[in-house]
Amino acid sequence: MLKAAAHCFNEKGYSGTSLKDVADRLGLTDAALYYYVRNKEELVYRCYLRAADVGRQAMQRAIESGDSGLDKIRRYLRNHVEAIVGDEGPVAIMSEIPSLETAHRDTVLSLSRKHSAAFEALIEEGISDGSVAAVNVRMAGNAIMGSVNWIPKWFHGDPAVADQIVNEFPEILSAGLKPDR
Amino acid sequence: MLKAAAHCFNEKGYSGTSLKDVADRLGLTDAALYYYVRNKEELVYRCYLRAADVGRQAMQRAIESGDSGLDKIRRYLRNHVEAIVGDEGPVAIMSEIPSLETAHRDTVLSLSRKHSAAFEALIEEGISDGSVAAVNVRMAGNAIMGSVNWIPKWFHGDPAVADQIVNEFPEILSAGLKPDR
DNA sequence: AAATAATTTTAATGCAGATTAAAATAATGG
DNA sequence: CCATTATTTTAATCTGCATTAAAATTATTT
Repeated sequence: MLKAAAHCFNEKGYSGTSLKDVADRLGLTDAALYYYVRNKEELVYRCYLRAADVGRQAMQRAIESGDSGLDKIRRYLRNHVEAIVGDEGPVAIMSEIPSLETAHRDTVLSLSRKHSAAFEALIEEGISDGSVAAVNVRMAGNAIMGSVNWIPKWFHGDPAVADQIVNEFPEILSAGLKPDR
Repeated sequence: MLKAAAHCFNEKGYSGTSLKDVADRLGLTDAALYYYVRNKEELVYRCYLRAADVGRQAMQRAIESGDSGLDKIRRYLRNHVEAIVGDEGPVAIMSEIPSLETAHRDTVLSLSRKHSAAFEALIEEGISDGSVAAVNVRMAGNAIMGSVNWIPKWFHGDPAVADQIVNEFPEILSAGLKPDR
């Protein structure tokens, strides 16, 4: 259900998708969705929670298996885009956090900030160990994460394109961080 | 009006913003907006047209003034982000093209593809003149443009941050394109 | 200052879509 | 099989907002 919803939300936005849109993708009636979620807002909320978790897992595995900061960054990027364009996808773009009700918004914002912080920490680790140039950490983080976040806007499931994304993105996005230029 | 609308759309999405939201920002009544646009859809449409034009201008000036492919890419990026975070902003994120009515959608999609093609042409020019590495042009283009498109999601008008974006983004985003690594 | 045009508001109208309650169907366990 | 629980549907209701028409206001022109 969360994948069906993510697909719709990514395409037409939160308010732009009706529960019927989501239900249709599942071969159900809109009213049936209320068996699983209290309301529409909770549906987006859970999509966002899943999106955050997908990112968190990608990050965690990278931290566990990588060596240098740059290597961890590359691994994280590969893990994350792999999830986004692979079987885990579609993953919801967290583009309408302001539309969430307060408690949910706070939770999602907290997870989102935690993820950004973790990514920035990798950049800093890279700067410390010499694998990354002395960039503006915050800006580099925003630049790279923006690129990842935007993928669902133009990726529509073509497996050949998915391969290119997985193979090219980590390198393209991390290349700008390399020192010695 | 288009700036007020862009602000709202970027924050809450197309369907998520009511005409009253936009009107409030202008100190007007929602009904007053109908003096300027036929309906809400035309409002987004014109926001998207403006967004496309801002990008087009940034591109055009870069092509006219730059020398190598990489130089033109850098100039374009600077021009565009400068517009997005500067007085031209906020510029609407073209994230809900599917919600436009057919004719408008076709127009916007055409402009959008033209812009992507122009950017990819710069990359190819750079590869030809040796200023850019032999990257996957399509993927590099998507990666970089995604990063730019995402800016309005996290930039909220702080002038200090605007400066950082203008000064750092062009370099961060184009650094990955440099040859010889 | 009258006359005309430009803009905005007030006050409906109408509908799409979220939500709900009750009924119907399907699945599961004893 | 029966009983119970899980899932889905049907059929209303309710509401927020887009949209409209007419009236009111403001600006411009002559």
